[in-house]
Amino acid sequence: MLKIYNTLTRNKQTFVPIHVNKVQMYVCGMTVYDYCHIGHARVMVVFDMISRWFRASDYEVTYVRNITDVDDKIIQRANDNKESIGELTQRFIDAMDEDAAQLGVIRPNLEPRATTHIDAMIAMISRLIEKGHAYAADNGDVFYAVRSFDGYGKLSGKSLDDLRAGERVEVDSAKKDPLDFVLWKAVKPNEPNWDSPWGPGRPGWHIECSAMSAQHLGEHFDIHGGGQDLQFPHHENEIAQSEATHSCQMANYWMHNGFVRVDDEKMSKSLGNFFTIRTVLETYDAEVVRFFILRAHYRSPLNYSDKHLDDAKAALTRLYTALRGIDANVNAIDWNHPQAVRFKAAMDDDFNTPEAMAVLFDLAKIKTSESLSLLKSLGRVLGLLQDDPEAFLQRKHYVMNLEPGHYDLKGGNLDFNVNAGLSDEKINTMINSRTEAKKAKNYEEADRVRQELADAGIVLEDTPQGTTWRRA
RNA sequence: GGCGCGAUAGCAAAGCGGUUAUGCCGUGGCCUGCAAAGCCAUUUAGGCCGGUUCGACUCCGGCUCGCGCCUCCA
Repeated sequence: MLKIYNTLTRNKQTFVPIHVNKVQMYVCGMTVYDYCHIGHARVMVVFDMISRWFRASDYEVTYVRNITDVDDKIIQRANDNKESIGELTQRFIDAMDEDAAQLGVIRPNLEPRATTHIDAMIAMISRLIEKGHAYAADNGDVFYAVRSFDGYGKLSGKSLDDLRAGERVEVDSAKKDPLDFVLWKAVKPNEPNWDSPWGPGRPGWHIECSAMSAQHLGEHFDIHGGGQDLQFPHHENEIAQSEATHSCQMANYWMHNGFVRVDDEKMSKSLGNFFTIRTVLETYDAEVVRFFILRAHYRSPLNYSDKHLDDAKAALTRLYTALRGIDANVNAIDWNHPQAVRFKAAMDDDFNTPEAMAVLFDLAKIKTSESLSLLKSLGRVLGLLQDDPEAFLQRKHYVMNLEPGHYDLKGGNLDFNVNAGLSDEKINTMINSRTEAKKAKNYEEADRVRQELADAGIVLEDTPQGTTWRRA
């Protein structure tokens, strides 16, 4: 029995799908005007893990993750760059796809874009006006009348009377109530626009998710997810739009992943304390980053630092080391195996990946061919451990980067190596010379070679089958 | 001001009213020409104050501290 923490009820609830054995899931994706950062990586990886677990549990999953390809920041950035918003957004969609692929994120079933759903949004806004939930202002903007919807605030636990609209932002005078939010923005100079009954303009942010989720999943669907920061106002507004339009509940379960933090502060664009995925991947293996993300529960805050990634790398290395040199095939999982039972119980408990990972380490310790095969199979459920162990262990995890603040030499357990870029050929040549020295009992020379390689970040391991190596 | 979340060993991070979480790091040992890996052993817990209970890290209350949302943000 799968239980999910539902933000709407603030409780863990047994998951009951609307349609037997099917899951419809809508997740708010990215606004594509820049490279994705680690916070975005967390959303992608977390909901990828969730969709994988549903599939492993024999659900037929329809996973929709939208792309916001028109908004203020996109328009501004495109104007700054003197290019069209289409050129700008396509470039960053491509970058996002690359980042996601590296992180082992399976593509969602559908990735609808706002700009190709303008008609559906206009239709929805029209219905909201007809039903008395929205109004067109004199300036051509259309607003949602927040107080026309009884349930406003039910997701975020806010009360309209307690919200302090305009305390930090100037209130738009065209609004009847300061808390009303925009559904349609009248065109301004140098902005892309579409025709509408209210004149040329473009959609507000929230309406795209209401329109696209209804079009692709229906008016009532199972799960709606996204980052915690979208809970209010974005998701609250989506509910107001969708439920007022359709007169039925929008989503049964609302899921929100926790923030990535830096020095105990939220990682965000506005604070400027973010690390892009591609920057991090210059230093750390993508699977290490995925492992790092899944090592914490998805609702908990996740502190980002090089030290934590080093720790994740060491832990993942242990699992790959266990898988080394054996035929661990990915087989159909025997869900009656005691460790598989534990794993399933953990995942069924609101996707408790830290507990599920503890099972992985226990399997690595048991170290029978059966347990290692199960380790690899369960790893696949999490999108981990599918690489060839030697390939993982010999990959260049580190590159030279001694810029201040980039690497904590005191906290890290691994030092940077200037010569980490030794070629495989060079390494093998040195290993061969050491082997010769060993044969001649010239241990002094053998140890000299070992030390030289160690200084370059290469660890040698003598086994009955010969000498193998890995990168520290 | 309103609303919400959290506080676990050196670091990270879970479950659980009584029985080893797990990983990294540290220490001792086995193994090894020396190592590495692995294995065995081992040191470090549950913010503070009360309450409930035979028994609380786990439930309840208060306090302190940290964080988040109330504005675009994953």
